[in-house]
Amino acid sequence: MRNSDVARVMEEIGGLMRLRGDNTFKIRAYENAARAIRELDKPLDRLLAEGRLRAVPGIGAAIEKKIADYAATGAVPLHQKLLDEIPASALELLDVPGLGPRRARAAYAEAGIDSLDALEAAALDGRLASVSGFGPRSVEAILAALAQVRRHAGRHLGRDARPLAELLAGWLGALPDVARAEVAGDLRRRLEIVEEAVLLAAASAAEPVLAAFCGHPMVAEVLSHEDGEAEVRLGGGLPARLVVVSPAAFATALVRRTGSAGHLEELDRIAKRKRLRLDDGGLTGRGGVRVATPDETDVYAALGLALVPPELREGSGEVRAAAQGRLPALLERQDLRGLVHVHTTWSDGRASVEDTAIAARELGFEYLVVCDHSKSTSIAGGLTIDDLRRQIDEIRQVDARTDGIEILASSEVDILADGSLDYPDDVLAELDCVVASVHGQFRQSRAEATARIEAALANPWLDILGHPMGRILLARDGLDVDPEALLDAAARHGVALEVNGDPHRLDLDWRLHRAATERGIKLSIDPDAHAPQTIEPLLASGIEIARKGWVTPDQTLNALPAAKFRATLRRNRN
DNA sequence: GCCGTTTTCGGCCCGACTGTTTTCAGTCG
Repeated sequence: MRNSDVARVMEEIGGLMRLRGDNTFKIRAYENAARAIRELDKPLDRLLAEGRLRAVPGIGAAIEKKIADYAATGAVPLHQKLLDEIPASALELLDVPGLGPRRARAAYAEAGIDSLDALEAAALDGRLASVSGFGPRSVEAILAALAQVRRHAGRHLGRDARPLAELLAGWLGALPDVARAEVAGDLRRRLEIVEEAVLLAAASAAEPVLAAFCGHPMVAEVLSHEDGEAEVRLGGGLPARLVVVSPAAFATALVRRTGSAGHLEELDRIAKRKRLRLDDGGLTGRGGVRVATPDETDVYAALGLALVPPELREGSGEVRAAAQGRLPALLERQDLRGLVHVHTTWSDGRASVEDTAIAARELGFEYLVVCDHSKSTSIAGGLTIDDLRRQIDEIRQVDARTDGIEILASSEVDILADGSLDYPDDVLAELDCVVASVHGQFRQSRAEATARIEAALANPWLDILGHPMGRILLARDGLDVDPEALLDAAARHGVALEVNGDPHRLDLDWRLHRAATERGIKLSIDPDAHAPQTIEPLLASGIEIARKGWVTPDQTLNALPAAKFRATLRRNRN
């Protein structure tokens, strides 16, 4: 029993109940349970066996029973019953932006619309417009939203795909015939969105390994299976490709199956100059003489290059840097000294200021910058000015009685539609530091959105622009800001830009990191955590994406020690 | 369905926007 499978069942129960129009609090209970299960760091089997499931917040008697049923039979009766009433494909309707549970249910009940295809057909032939709650405008909006959903189809968050790929690579590596196995491809380059997982294995005979792979329990469907290569679809929909090569060719194949097209072109160019040939069979020199390359380092060395970290292999100057010995010394976890942008129970976080501070200290941070939401982000429990002042008092008290960590009072202040901040300047002045981000009103023209961000950056109290574009990967495009104008304004005003580590955001986009650091802009690598146990994983994904953006410790705001961090803030400059 | 030292009932994140209505429900963040 995998936690993720149980979480999916709970989520589907919630979705199907939405389509049925059940009590929303009941629905939320299932969705909360799904999230709680997903965030668990222990296997459900063990908790169940030890009778400790009920201790998990969000799991009560009813859901405990359902998990026990799943453990015993591999199914949950309520889930089966709901699927008898409503086809699973109807759950797709809930993913269409602008189509909520109510109208999705109406579309299903009144017009038999039970999939994205059926929704599109009904929108085009006029049947959807006659469903209650729909008019010409909303039909048009649904068609546009459908196009967006289709654009995201077949794309997966790196965060979701990587654990599956790593699990398979570990399993492959343990097969008796397999000498080595690694995750390659876009996942190894740490791309935020991938379309498939690529796995590479070294074995003297490919066929038995491929056959075993195709029979793995996670495989739902075999898409192709030919010479040395097989492609399958996993249970969750992610395609996975396995390439099996001889052990001697493993390192060159890993180079070739990891680099982007641009990176490989540059390697090929250098190889040609050196009269070498780089392909899946290995590295060969004049007269077809094989050059031994036990490791990737040897492949790059044969080309006169330093080993290029996988996340940099995008064909954007890294090969030249490797040739000149000028690859950047990329940011690492231990470089971070300050923990910026963590929420507490004052808004939508789950831990108190004190518990968060203790957790931050245990993780080795010198300072914590507490950022709760401001009043306009009411859904997330944004603080009124009075609340904020009370929170500042509490932070001062906790700071005074807690040794070994400094606690700075900050806020994740909402940037309103016109670019003004959600608290007046005299209130911002009471804080130690100000982070500001966009949380709403995304439908602005590029001119409006750019002016909005420029106005926010011009606020003399702003220190860090949080998730600068406001994108949600595979869900929302974010604000249509002119990136050049944003970077110029941040540089002009000396505002740092956040690299938000939430795997759904990873915002600022890594493609803009070098443009930012070249302008002298500091980046703040932030977890945007809402609970202490999520700090490390969120920071890890933030650091990964910053490394992909060539970010080094000296370009990182929160790699500074506390005193220098404070001195860098705008209010403390002269 | 979950939760609880206001504990076995009655709460459960809430305000703004938008399009469909004809005074407001649905959706979003």
